Parts: sequence; C-alpha cells; structure tokens
Amino acid sequence: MAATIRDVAQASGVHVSTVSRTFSAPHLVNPETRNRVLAVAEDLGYRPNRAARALTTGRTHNIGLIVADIANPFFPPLIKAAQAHARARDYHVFVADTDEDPQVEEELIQTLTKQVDGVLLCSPRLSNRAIERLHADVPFVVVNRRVKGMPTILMDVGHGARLAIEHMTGLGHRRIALVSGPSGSWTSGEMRAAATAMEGVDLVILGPNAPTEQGGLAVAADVIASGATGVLAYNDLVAIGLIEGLYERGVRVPDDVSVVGVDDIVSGRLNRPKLTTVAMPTAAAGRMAVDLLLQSVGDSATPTLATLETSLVVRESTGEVRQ
Amino acid sequence: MAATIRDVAQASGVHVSTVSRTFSAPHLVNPETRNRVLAVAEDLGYRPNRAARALTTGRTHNIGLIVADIANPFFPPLIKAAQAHARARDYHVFVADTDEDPQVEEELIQTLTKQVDGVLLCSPRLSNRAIERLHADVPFVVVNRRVKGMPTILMDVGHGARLAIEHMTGLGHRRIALVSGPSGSWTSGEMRAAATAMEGVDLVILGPNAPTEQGGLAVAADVIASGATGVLAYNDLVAIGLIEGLYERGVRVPDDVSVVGVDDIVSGRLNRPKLTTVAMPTAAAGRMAVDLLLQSVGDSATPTLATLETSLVVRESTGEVRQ
DNA sequence: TCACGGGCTGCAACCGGTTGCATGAAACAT
DNA sequence: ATGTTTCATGCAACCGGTTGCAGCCCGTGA
Repeated sequence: MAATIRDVAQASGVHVSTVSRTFSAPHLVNPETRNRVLAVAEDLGYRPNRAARALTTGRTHNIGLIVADIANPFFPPLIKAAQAHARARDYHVFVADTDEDPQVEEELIQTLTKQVDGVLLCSPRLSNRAIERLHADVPFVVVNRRVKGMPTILMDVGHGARLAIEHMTGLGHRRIALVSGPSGSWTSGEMRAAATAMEGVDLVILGPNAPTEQGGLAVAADVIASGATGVLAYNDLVAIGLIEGLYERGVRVPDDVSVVGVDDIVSGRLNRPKLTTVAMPTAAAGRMAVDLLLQSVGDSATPTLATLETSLVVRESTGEVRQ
Repeated sequence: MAATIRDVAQASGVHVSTVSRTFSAPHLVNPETRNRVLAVAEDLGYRPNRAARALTTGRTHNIGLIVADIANPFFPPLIKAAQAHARARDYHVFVADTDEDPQVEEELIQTLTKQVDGVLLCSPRLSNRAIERLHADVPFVVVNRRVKGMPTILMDVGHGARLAIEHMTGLGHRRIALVSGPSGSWTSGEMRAAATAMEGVDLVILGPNAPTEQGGLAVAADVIASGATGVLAYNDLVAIGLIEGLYERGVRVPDDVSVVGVDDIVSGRLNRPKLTTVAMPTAAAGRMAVDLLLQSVGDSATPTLATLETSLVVRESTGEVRQ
C-alpha cells in the first residue's frame, strides 16, 4: 500500500539507512543525494511511519491527556490548548475520559503507557499512592492536584477564594457560606483552607456536594437556613444550580444573596444574572502542562511545581448587602 | 525497563512465539503452558506493546477524531461519547483540533494516518475533493457533511430548521431571517435549503457569519434592518450573541423578536431568556460514528449513510408575534 | 508395527524504521 | 608520496511483537 522507506531507497538507488538519515539526520547526508531522495519520497507520497520509528527510538511523539469528564465545560479549553501546543511541537494527543472512575483511570494509564512519552493527569481521581506507583512506568504531569515529587501545575484557587470573599466583605457581607465540592477534591480543600484562615469572616461550610447543577440546587435550602448573605460556590455549575434553587424559594440574586462561582465556564453573556466568578487560567495550564511534560521526558528528574494565578471577574451575581 | 515478550519467554522457558500466542491466540497453546506464561507475565508486569503489535498486524487499535474546535460546546459531548464507545471496544482515540483551518486539518490527517485504523471527521472544513483524495490512505467516517461514497453520519438539521420555522410561523411570524454560518458549512447549506423550500414564509438570508457569539453580535444590526420578527440562527452561540446584540440596540427577545438556536449547548438554566433551540443527537452520533468506522475497517466497501433525527426544544426565546 | 493426523511448540522471516560501526573516497597536511 | 582526517554511504543488528511453516510427540486405526 503506502510507500515504505525501502521503496524510496530502491527507487532512488541508495540504501535504506541513507533514506532514514535524510529524514532524521539530514546534515549527515550529501545535499545532492538528499535532494534526490526527497524528490523520490515526495513522488511516492512517502511519510515516515511514526509508530515504527518509536519502536527503535523509544520516543512516540504522542502524549496522553486524561480528564475526569470531557463534557465538563471546565476541561475543553484546557484540552484545546494542550492539543494545539502539543501539535506545534509535533506531538499528537490521546484524549481519554475516565467518567470520574479511578479504576478506569488506572487501566487507561496502563494501556496508554507504551504508546506515549508521558501523560497529563488533570484533576485525577486516583489515590496519590496509585499515581506514584504508576509513575514508575511513564512520566506524568499532574494538574490541579498535589502529588509529592511529581511535576505539578496548580491553579491558585485559594487566592481566588480570598479575592471572592474579600469582594463580598467589601460589599458589606459578614456571614459567608462556602458551598464545598466532592470530598476527595483538592480544589475544595484549598478553598476551605483559604476561607477558614481569613479574619473577620463569619464562615459557614456546607457540603460536601456534587460538583454539578444538581448539587447546587440541592444545597439551596441549606444556604437559606444558614443565614449567609454571601456564598462562594465550589464551581460555576454549582453556583448556577444554587441560584436557580434560590429563585425557586423566592430568594433573589444579587438582591437578597450574593453568589460567586469558580471556573468562569459560562461565557458571561446571556445569564440572569451574569455570574461573578473566579476565573481559572485553564488554557495556560494546558500549555504549561505540555511544556513541563516534554521537558521532564528529556531529563527525568524535574519535579517542578508551577502555580498559576487566578483572578476575580466581577459581574452581576454579587451586590451590596441589604440593610 | 519494562518487560518485553522475550523476558517473559526466557523466564518461563518457552519461545517468544509461544508467549505471543498466549496473548493473541490463546486457543493455540496448551492450557498448562498458557497458565505458566500468564503467571510469569503477571509477575513481571508484562503488557503487550500495542505499537509493536501494530507494526505486523497492521491494526493499531487507535482512531483519530478531528473536530474544528474542541472548545465549541457542541463537540465535547460527541467526543466524550465516541471516546467511551471506542474504549469499550479496546480502541484509543487521538483527538485533534483544526482551529477551523483546512490546511491544519489535512496535515493532521496525514501525520495521523499511519498511527490509526481510521479517522472520524466531524464537520470538516476540507473540500470534498481533498477528503476523497486523503481517503485513499485511511478509512474515514464523516459526521455532519455529505461526501460521496463515504460512510456518513448526518443529523437532520433540515428537519430541525423546518420545525423551528413552523414553530415561529405558528406563533404568527411571517418574515423570518436565517442567520447562516460559515460558507463551507454543510449544516448551513442544509438549513438554507430547507428554509428556502418552505411555503408561506417570507425568508431573508443573512450571512455568511462566523459560528461564534461575535458572529451573532455582528449580525444584530442586519437582523433589525431586515424587518424580520423571527430568527433562526446557525447555532446557539450565534443566537446568544445575536440576542445580546439585539438587547444592546433596545430590541427585546422574545417580546420584539423571536430567536431559535441550533445545538442545544446551553444547559437551559439561568439564561435570559432560556433559549429555544434545535437539539442535536451528538452523543448518539459519536457512538455511531465509532461503530461505523470499526465496521468499515473490516470490510472496506461500506459507504453507509445514517441520518439521526433532531428535535425542537421550545423554551423562552420565542413568543407570539406582536400585533 | 507402521502410516497418519492432530495438538503443541520452535524457528526464522518480517513489519518499518534507526543507528553504531566499517568502508571507501576525497581532501588535507607533512 | 604517504599518512591522517573528514565526509558520505553501506552493512547489519535491533526495537517488540506476529505468523507461516516445519518438526516433534502422541494417540489412533489398520
């Protein structure tokens, strides 16, 4: 079918090794020969077989990208950025969705191992122990999770939480509810730690909750009962569900209660009210994760830690406390 | 590093071919030997190298999935469904984003060719000619585009457009604007054809437009100038941008103008107004695309055509025409 | 007892590339 | 003229598997 290196060699009257070098080490071959080989290759539509090349070089030029849920709007910008960045470096990306299941995640990593140079783990659900064990087989970069001795990219959600709470206290709110996320979530823990450490805030912690609109809907009654006038939600989906739940109970946002989300997944337009939220640098995280991974593939011992800044985007779901 | 088939052979005292058969043709090896080999393999943590296997068998057990824009909310559910379905069949998925650029798309297909058993082309921007040419190298399944002699999955957006327009005429609207999409888009063409063929509708076609919120924003003035009271937008993003643009100019939805989107990407909650839209069976399309692809890899000549039904979801962005 | 056939395993070539080493020719220095 | 580099290329082993073919052992039927 497709032309192989031997076809090109035969057609251009040189040995296969010369053809090979023409593509992978051009400076080693005489310009004249090289041009002839290239012409023949072009003519035959030859393209080096990356999989075959990987067999000898040990470099596949592929990376794996594993996320909990592709359809969660938080991830696509990260996936897109990582993929684009990888392509610019001549890497292809396997994308896999674990459906929030640690077992699936582990199996995925194992079957992917031989086909990739490294794996990006985004908000993994696996235990740290499991991650460290699997790390023996393939380089990792972990996003949004702290794992000892592994290249890690964090988004400083603690800082974002502080900004959000300061924003609300600045508007006169004293009693603030933190609607936390799933119990295993690193992000949720960070938000909680940051909120707890703040002075002059009357904090109520509600949860754990599912990281979905349903989770937000379900916690609305508790929020009202808590007497809080300001709420920081685990993420935008929860915030949206919560606002909906509050409306259903006659509590209006931002008139009666202010709500801040996290992630900035809703493009901002067309919401009622437009959501004040902590924006996460997901695209930057995707790019940096790829960089870190490719770099750590080179020299094995690079347990870098990068922390990316978050910022508060003030829109319409927060307002001054009612007197 | 990792154990190879030869390590297992040596450790269990058999020839590599026996180990190979233990994994790829178990019935050919004596149960006793097989168990011994399996035990040793387990012990050494051996896993067959899929890339190496692919070299001889010609089957990589990978597929490529190419979309115009991962971050466009239309695609993630399709990607997720396709990936899950593929994994269940022991296939991995390369996901690639072309950034709406035909050239990138072509290059991507070419570099992916040798590493996959087939490629899913979702809403490709490439010309039919180019697709047919590339098809010589690798099996395709095309989603949301009609290409002669190729397995194809279509979502019946023409039907959806008719439903949307009937819905609006039923509410008393006579003059309807069709805000079309990019010029190369099959979907846009289908919508246009369906709309043009309808009787008793005073149709205005506006566009082409970018398939984004910006595209919708930019076309708002034209919509107002057209005098239409009902609008069918190329997709939800355009609809959202358009509604925003109309508001900015003092035109209210649905009071002054009714707007219908396509795709049903906004979860429905928390929009002002909640968008009436044509829902697309994206997850089903993803699954079916994988099935078709794996099937067409087996026997080469299967130019199946599957058409999936769309439906109208009526929410709040459409209302009776004002007297 | 022997021919035959089936079950199991080993041998070796092969998939499409890469790469260390050897070889030969040309260019340079002495 | 000779010895030493340098440059370009060929040779062959190798990466980690698969697979057609041959050979061995054993049981069966004649």
